[in-house]
Amino acid sequence: MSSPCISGGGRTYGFDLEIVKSSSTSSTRTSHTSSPSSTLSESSNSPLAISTRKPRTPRKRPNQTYNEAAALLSTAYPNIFSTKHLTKSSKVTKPRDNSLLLDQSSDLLLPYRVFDNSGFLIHQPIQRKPSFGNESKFANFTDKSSCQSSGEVDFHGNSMELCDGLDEDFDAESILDEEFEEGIDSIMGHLSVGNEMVDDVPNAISSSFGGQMNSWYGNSMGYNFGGKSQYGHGIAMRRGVTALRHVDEGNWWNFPIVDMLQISPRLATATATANSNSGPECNSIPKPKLKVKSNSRGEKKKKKMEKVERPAVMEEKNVKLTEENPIRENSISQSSQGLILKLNYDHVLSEWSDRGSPFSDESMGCSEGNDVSARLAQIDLFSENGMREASVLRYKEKRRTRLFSKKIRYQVRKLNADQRPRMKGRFVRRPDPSTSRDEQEKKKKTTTFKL
DNA sequence: TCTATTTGTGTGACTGCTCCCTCCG
DNA sequence: GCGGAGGGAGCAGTCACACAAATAG
Repeated sequence: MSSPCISGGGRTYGFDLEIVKSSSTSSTRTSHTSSPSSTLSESSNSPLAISTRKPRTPRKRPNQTYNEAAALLSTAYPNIFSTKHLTKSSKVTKPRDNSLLLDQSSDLLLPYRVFDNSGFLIHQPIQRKPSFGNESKFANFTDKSSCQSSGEVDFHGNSMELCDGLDEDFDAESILDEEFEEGIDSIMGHLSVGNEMVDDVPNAISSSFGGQMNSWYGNSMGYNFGGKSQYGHGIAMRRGVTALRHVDEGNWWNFPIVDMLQISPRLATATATANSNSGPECNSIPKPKLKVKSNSRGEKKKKKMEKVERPAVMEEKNVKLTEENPIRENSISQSSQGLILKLNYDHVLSEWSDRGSPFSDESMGCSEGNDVSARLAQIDLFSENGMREASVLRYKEKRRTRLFSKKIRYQVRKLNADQRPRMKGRFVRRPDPSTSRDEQEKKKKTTTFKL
């Protein structure tokens, strides 16, 4: 990529008009990016593309914002934010160019800042790189192990508060949807053992959770996945701070998910074989694309969350694949002996015929979901018919509980939207108290000036 | 000097509610 | 033409993520 830049003061600033040359050999960022930003250089195939992106403002150095604020506070309120009370730490890593730092703020660098007269500030040692950022979360998780789940969830009182965050972290339904997007069935699940499971911990959890949440909470705290982490709450570990992904409705715990890893040790090798036969058009189990925070190079791209209808499409796609390509299916099953979701559409329809419309809300009761769980528990999963029956059962249950209504993906955004002021249904700006004060002062000044 | 990592910045996605438009009987 | 149903537009604030600059080793 070659873009006209102005180099000055050790920095380079790009123009608004950015010329991007397409190069087949260079591994530029634009060649593999999936950024949602609306740069024309990404959408256009022409060798010369114009980027409409705004030029980036000069990036501040780490702690610069804090230092500037601290310096400002110490200047404005020397009694409160006196720098002489500050404890200097030798652990502070000074930047190479110390001249760029404010002299006053250099004393205010992290960590362990203590303000004598600032009771309203939180004294908190700031760790630039926590050793294991999920320890606290894991502590909460262990605390929540006493929470009820499955059909025993208490929706009143403190237990709800305790379990609430857990529900948000473990979005079983979303995991299910993602699995369907990827063509994965939780029964079949992308399973692996040993060190290979490090990357697949969340998925393994998705296989372990669901209908067996109670057993997980109660007994599996020491569960070792064979990887680096033995805690295993991979969804919560993906980010230190995540938005509250929440299932707005639907008894997601009723989804009959069977932990195949625990009940079927032979699946490990079968899964590896199935992965070797991976292909986009067959029913083999693809490697799950998890929503992983990308590194600086953007090698792990985010998996865009798609619409709610997508799982349904995937289901039908799976059914059609099995129905239209029996030869391929047989070849796969014979060659790999892997876990493949084989659905006979006619058989499913015949099984479903005595239940009426799958789209009716009449069958949405929890008792039926428990019934399915009970039936699943009775199925001999080691036999081929049992696997098939379990697959069919789960397919039916998933279809039965399919939500065609709007699905809240981020509960925190819903809460924010609910609390946001509106005017005729549209969001309006919150009244800024500082602005109102300024306006009041201006009004006062104008009135006094007039007088 | 080079590579890897950290971190600040920019931007699209998402959220609920109401109005307005289109379609159909 | 009228009325109901259905769906899209639009708003502000927040979050998640890609990107790039700065820093560490």
